[in-house]
Amino acid sequence: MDFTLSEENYLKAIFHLQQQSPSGVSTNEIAQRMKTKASSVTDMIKKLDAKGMVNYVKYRGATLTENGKIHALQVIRKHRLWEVFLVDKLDFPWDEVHEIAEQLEHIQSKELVRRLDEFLGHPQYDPHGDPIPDAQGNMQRKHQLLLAQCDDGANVICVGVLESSRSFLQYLDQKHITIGSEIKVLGREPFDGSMSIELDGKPLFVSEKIANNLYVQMDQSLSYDG
Amino acid sequence: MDFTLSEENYLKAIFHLQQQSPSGVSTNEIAQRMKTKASSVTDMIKKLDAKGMVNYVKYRGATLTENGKIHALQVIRKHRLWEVFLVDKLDFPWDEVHEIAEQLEHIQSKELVRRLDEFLGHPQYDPHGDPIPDAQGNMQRKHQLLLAQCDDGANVICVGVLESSRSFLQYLDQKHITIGSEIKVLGREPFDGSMSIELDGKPLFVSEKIANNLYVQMDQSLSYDG
DNA sequence: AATACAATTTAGGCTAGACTAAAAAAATTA
DNA sequence: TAATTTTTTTAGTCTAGCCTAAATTGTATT
Repeated sequence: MDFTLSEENYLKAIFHLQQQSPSGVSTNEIAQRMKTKASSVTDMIKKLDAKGMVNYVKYRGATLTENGKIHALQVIRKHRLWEVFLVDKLDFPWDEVHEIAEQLEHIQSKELVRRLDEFLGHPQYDPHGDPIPDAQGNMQRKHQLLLAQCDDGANVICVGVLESSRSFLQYLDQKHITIGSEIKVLGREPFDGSMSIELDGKPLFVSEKIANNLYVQMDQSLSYDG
Repeated sequence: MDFTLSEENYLKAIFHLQQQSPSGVSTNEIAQRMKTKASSVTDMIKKLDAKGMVNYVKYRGATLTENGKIHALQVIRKHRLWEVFLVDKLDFPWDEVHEIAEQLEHIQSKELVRRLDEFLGHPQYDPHGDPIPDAQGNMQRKHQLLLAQCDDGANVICVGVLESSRSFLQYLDQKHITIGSEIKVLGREPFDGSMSIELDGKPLFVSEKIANNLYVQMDQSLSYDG
């Protein structure tokens, strides 16, 4: 079964939207994400339904079939592997790789993906901390804990970003917040939700919006005695 | 100026055909190479003419303009750089990289090409011995000397292939003829043009067709005293 | 339950890039 | 040069993927 570039982009979009609305993704949601019109989406989900990639019920939106999910995950796998390549091997800044990976993810060659994965040392996460599905389409659960949800005094490690817009990533670069940074929550301002933290030993203030877009993990080395 | 995948493929085809017919490439020649019909070609060269990429005269075929040539060379540059990547970094066999490079050559990002070139160590030749144009579109002349044209007794080094069809490349692999192989011409059979050679010290017979598809260079280490 | 509003689908068009068949021009042959 | 063949162009179709406008269905409100 072959897919056009457009079909693959729809599958990917539906996959991502499905995370939030597992009961069915609406035409409008897809249209908004793909920057197309609802009528175009209707056409395409009919086509994907005919190909057995989604289940489509008129006026009720679409859900991926098992095959649809597998294919979407393969595209996501390629996207994230290429991002690792661009950052680790070509030294691209992490805020510049998304657009290029959007193109590279459509290159068709199973063997290429296999060898690329091997060349990169079978990475588990992309440069933004998102998990990379394996060749069978198994993907670890995304990180769940946001910095904003941490208790005061918590010691955590930055493991990923929620939004990966260019401006957010550039902000993080500027403040030297990277994946792997050690963060200690010092306290927060009730009025605006901004947090006072210690970043790799140095004090820093971050807005609530920032804290809501940073995934963190409890720091194992400090969580038991501190 | 942006180009579609199809436009880039036409530019590339015209560039290659122009090497043989510099006075103008005919509609039929292009159609044959692109595996389309002549009428489709007429449509496209009109479009490329309007974009200033070719000069088109009705019934007289097309020639690339300076801009057209520059763009074609950039696509060829990308194709050959990706082939180097696939063979040198991902260990692909040289007969498997063409189809994948046909896809990768259309990825759009100047910066990606710059970094890829650097990552590969600014290679001058692709895995088949074809020269890689530089960022300005300058390309060395293709190798000119074919094994079939060598005098008896000549000591040469294999530097490239003319045709790079899969079956030819696999034949070379099987006989352990690689780029860099040392070849001494022992003699030839007048009847069928087949040649008797010494390959890295071992004797071998090759047909005229093989000898007509192998580019060689005089072996400098042996050409002055031998 | 009736009405109003929002979401979705249908109908019909558009463009790129292919195609076929027919017409026109160029090249070849007699 | 005239006739024939080949090449090229034109005219008209087709499909994918998008669009707008109108019609339909679902949802929310009274």
